[in-house]
Amino acid sequence: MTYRFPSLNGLKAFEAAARHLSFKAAAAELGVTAGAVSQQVKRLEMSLGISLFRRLPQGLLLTRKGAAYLPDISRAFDVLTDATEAVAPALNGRKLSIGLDPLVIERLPKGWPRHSTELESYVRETRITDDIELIWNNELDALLLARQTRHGSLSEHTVCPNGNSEPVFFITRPGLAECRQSRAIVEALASESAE
Amino acid sequence: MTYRFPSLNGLKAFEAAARHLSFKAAAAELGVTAGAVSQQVKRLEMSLGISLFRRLPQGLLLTRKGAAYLPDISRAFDVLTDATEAVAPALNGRKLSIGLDPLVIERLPKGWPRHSTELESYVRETRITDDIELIWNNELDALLLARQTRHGSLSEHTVCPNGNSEPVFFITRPGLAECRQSRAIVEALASESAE
DNA sequence: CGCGAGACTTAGAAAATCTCAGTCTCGTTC
DNA sequence: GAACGAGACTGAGATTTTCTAAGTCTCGCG
Repeated sequence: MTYRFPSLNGLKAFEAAARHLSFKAAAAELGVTAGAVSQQVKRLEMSLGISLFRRLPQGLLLTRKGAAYLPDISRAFDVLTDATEAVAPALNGRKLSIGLDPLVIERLPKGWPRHSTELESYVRETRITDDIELIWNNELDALLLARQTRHGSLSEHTVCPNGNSEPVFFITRPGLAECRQSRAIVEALASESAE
Repeated sequence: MTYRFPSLNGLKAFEAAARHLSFKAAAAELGVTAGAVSQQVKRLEMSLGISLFRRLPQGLLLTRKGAAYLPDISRAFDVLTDATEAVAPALNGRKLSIGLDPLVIERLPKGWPRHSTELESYVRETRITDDIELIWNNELDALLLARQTRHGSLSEHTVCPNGNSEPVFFITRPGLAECRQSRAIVEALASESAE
């Protein structure tokens, strides 16, 4: 079950360049320099042992093989993109679901976080629970616990709501620890005054 | 037309690990260490913001999202692999098609290269031509020219058939210059005695 | 004939990835 | 229930890959 694999970067460069028929335009789209695209495509061609482009001074032309290759590559990219979007919608703008330890609720303002208009754009739903498993199962993005807990490699953030000596613990998967949503929530927490 | 993209290395690690349900086994398949696979998968999970595996001391378990992700990733890999194999059959064992400049033929033994059993396993067909375009179009893998010629970034190898002061020029795409097939052909040429 | 556009090349910088060595957890064995 | 083994994790440093920057080349155009 071992795959023969061209490099993804090379394929990305190829796909973009083929669409634009220009390394320069492809480079702009990919956010790199034209030299990088040129190198990537050349590397890809070398690893495949075929020419994908005919380089003309006035631009690029796909060779027959290049033209034959392109549709499949685009399709594979679509599959990858769609699958990724389906399983993990872009974090950008995504709202988190948060579990609230019953013991934490008492230390927070009534109705938190829904009383805050700012947080509304970061929180999709809250649930009363302290079950850390729910994070591993992706059923929950974060958890606010009242006490330090054993957890594998989850990310933990300790916050002391303003004027309250009792800390709470903000738990997420590592990938979510540093996202804008998490930061906003932690900051909001830190500046909350306890009831 | 900008794609949201997880890293291919990460996906490869994920796919292999998911099949084996073991980082160690996946690492063996990929030819790297288990630590590398672990890091790749973790990076992927972080970039997606979800957990793909549940790590248990006795091994791995796919999360629901991981299990949902896997089939699409495998399919995309299949598409990539099949397309690549279709457009550029593995060089391994592939025979080259060679163009022979009419002027070169006179400098070579009659029937070259078919008179050599060794070369037979490297050469698929020969054609009488000196048209360098055929290489760019992938219709020819290599060209034996009688004279140095202007060519873009093609790879050129000068050979003097044994006992003959007239050189011939072996032209290929860069990617083919160093493959076993090309080396064998150049070596055979070098030790040919001219008629 | 000089210019501009776009692709190429090379060297060196920057980033991503890998290895290695050590740690941890949990089952298993005695 | 203490020692052991398997497998995963981590962090530091080495290695490899990729990118940038700057300069070159070719071609078409005025």
